[in-house]
Amino acid sequence: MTEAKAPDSSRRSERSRRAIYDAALALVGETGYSRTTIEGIASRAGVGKQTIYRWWPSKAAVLMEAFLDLAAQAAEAAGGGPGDTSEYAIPDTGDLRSDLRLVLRATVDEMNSPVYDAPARALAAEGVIDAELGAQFVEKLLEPQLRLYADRLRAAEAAGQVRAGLDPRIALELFVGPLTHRWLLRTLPLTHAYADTIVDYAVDGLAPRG
Amino acid sequence: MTEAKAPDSSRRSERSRRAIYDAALALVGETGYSRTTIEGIASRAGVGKQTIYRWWPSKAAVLMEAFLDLAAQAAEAAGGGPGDTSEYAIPDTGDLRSDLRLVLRATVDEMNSPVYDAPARALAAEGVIDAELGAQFVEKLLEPQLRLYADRLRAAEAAGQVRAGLDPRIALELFVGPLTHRWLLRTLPLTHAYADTIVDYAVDGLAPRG
Amino acid sequence: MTEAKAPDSSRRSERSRRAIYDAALALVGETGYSRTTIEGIASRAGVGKQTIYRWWPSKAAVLMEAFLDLAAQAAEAAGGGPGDTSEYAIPDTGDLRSDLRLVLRATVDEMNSPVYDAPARALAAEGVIDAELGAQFVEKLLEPQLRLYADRLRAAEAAGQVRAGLDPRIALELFVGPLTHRWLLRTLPLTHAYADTIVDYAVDGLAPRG
Amino acid sequence: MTEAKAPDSSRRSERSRRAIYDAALALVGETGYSRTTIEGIASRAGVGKQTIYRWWPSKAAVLMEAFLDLAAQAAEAAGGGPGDTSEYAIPDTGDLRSDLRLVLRATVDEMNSPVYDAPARALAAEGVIDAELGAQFVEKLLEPQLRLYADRLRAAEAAGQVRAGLDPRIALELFVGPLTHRWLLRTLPLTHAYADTIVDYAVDGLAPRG
DNA sequence: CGATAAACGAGACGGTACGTCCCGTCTTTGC
DNA sequence: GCAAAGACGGGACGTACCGTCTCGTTTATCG
Repeated sequence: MTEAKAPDSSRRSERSRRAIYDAALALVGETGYSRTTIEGIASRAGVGKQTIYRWWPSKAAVLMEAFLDLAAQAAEAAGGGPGDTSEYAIPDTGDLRSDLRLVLRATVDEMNSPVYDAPARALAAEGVIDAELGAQFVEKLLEPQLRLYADRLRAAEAAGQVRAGLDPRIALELFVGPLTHRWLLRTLPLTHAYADTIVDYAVDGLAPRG
Repeated sequence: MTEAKAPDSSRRSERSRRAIYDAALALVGETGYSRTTIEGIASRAGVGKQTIYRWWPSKAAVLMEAFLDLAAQAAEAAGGGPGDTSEYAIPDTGDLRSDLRLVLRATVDEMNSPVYDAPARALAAEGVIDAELGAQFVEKLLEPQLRLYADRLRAAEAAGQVRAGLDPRIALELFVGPLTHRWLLRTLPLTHAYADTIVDYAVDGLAPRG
Repeated sequence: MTEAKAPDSSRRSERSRRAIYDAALALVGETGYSRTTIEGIASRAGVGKQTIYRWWPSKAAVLMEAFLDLAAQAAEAAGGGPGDTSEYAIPDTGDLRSDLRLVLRATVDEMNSPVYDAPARALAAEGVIDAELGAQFVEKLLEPQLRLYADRLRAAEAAGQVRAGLDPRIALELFVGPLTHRWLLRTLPLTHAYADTIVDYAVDGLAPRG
Repeated sequence: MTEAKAPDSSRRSERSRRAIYDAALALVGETGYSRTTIEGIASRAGVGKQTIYRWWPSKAAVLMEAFLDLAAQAAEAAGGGPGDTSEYAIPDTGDLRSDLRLVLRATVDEMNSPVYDAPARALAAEGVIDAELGAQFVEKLLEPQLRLYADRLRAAEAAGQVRAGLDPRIALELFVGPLTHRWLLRTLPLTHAYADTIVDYAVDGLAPRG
């Protein structure tokens, strides 16, 4: 038994989708997540409410897709083109410490950028409470990035830059955990210097045993 | 310059306050934060809505106080009595690694306990979006704990268990960052084994340089 | 210059309108006007509150329309059909006294009928305080009736049954004034005998001068 | 078994009573009856709410007493002194028509005076809906006046100015009914000319037959 | 003349209803 | 023939007052 009312996605209006993404991101940025309403998005996008309810199950889902689209667009603009993901791998110059510094500094910059901060924060918060949405957030946004860390750490292990037998899924959290902590909880400022220090402490912790 | 309409807190009904705390925590635990309403709390507590609005500015503020009260009660029950905070200091047996394991395992247990998880998660999420509430969350709930880590790390530095010149406010994030990350984002299970591994990696990273 | 947010009345739900009329009249009859609430009407009508606020500015306005509808329905049932107002003219048998007795007795019966009394009284009272509503009450409910009196009195003047030069807009108040006085203020019982006496005194007062 | 909590009226604060009267009349005049609240009266009078609830059962009762007090004060100022009611009798110059013109013109003036209009209208309206209050309104405010009309009409009957056997309780309504009608329902302006015409028509109606 | 009890101001309390904002569904209409 | 427009039943918001109930503080007899 299939879905009773599965909409025909081939007939979907691209123009409406774009307008909805733009409106959602703008409203979240301007007025905050909780004051952003589906009616508000529809109105700003010049779209009927039903057009939103037809394609997304919730406000959070709209924002999730809008943010993924934003990220994809940014990546396309930065990288070689659509679908090319090789560019995002963490560089491997042989110097683990400086490679990670580069990546963590970039992450800090992103977290400090208002364009990314507002929607990402809203999604993260919503995911903290709504486990299903949280799973999507992790899978679609976080996991791809974490995999890059794991890959780089495995390469480092092979090159003897970190101790053998190390669990890369845990090790990477020494880097992303502290940054995420400061970002979400705003305990202290998120700076390049902070990122560098985290890298220093963590890489030492993962170093081969003498 | 005082508030124009500050209610007289000496006339405040203790019975109502307790009932509101209980109702708020119960509802958040049972139905989740977003489905918890001020009307629902008032109704369950057998209290007029105005009694809530008179003393708290928002649903989040109610839950914050309720949770602080819960934590205070738990502390009082566990410790030697009210106001006695010495009990919460991280032990200093001379073995930093095992001292931290103990604390991080306890933290993992707390994060896995439904009684703490639901309200704490709700507050953390709300604080992620609302900076003012986030500041309160950090100041009243997180900061006291972080200070304990900083103290223990300073003692460790003095004892030569970690490298000299280390910044304790950053170093402690090697421990709490990863745990918080897994707790809030639910990337992978939060276990004692995980806590132990984090301690291992991080303590190595902070070890005196050879 | 049109209203900024005028709802589209062509999309209006006839079913809801009817249900609201019925609920409003029933509640006013059962519990009285001041204990009748918009929430109560909405609930009894199985309707959202907003559906009431969308189409009426106040409780009194709802009741006014409900009562007008009731009167229109009653008229339609009694008379030859919708829009036929000729039936309501005061009869002209040549005997002014008996013609007016007939009408005033019918008015007394109406004022004593619970179905009409409760809402009419509520509207009259509200109109006494709220001038705008009062104007509507007069224009839509009272004025049509007063015109019939004025017409009959003009015919009587032409037939020499009352003195020439008499002001019909004042003369009619000799009849409706006393009845309304007793109805609204409940000074003494409203009976057919009372109506007859009023007609006697008043017709004598308007009689041609000897 | 006596009343459980009858307050001791000998200890009653005269100052509070006066302040409450003033506040009630002022608020009804300024903002209208329905927007006048007991809290508002208490606040404006510098009085606790309980002081009002202790002595009056309802907002309408407060206003009733306040208005009676106002009328008593006005009477005292106008007449020879407190308790002297003889002054209010309708004059008997032997000319019924001109005696009544005098009184009805004075009544018209009162109805057109804002100071009397607002509270009297509010009380009348409330009395239209609340039968108990209406009875008080009639008994304390209206009835004394109506008795004066009845007395004058009886004197007129004795003097052969009106037909014998006339019912004064009905006859007086030919005068007060029309005036009250125009006052409460605002159908047409209330003027001296109107009062004169009513007197003319009505006195003719009551004239001796023959 | 000082004790004492009631009335007083103040206002917190459990409630009800207000009028508004959105929710998610359903219906109509205009392009 | 789709999608914008938006009316609908519903739920919660935050506010205003209701009438009741303490709180200290006058106040004003009586013991």
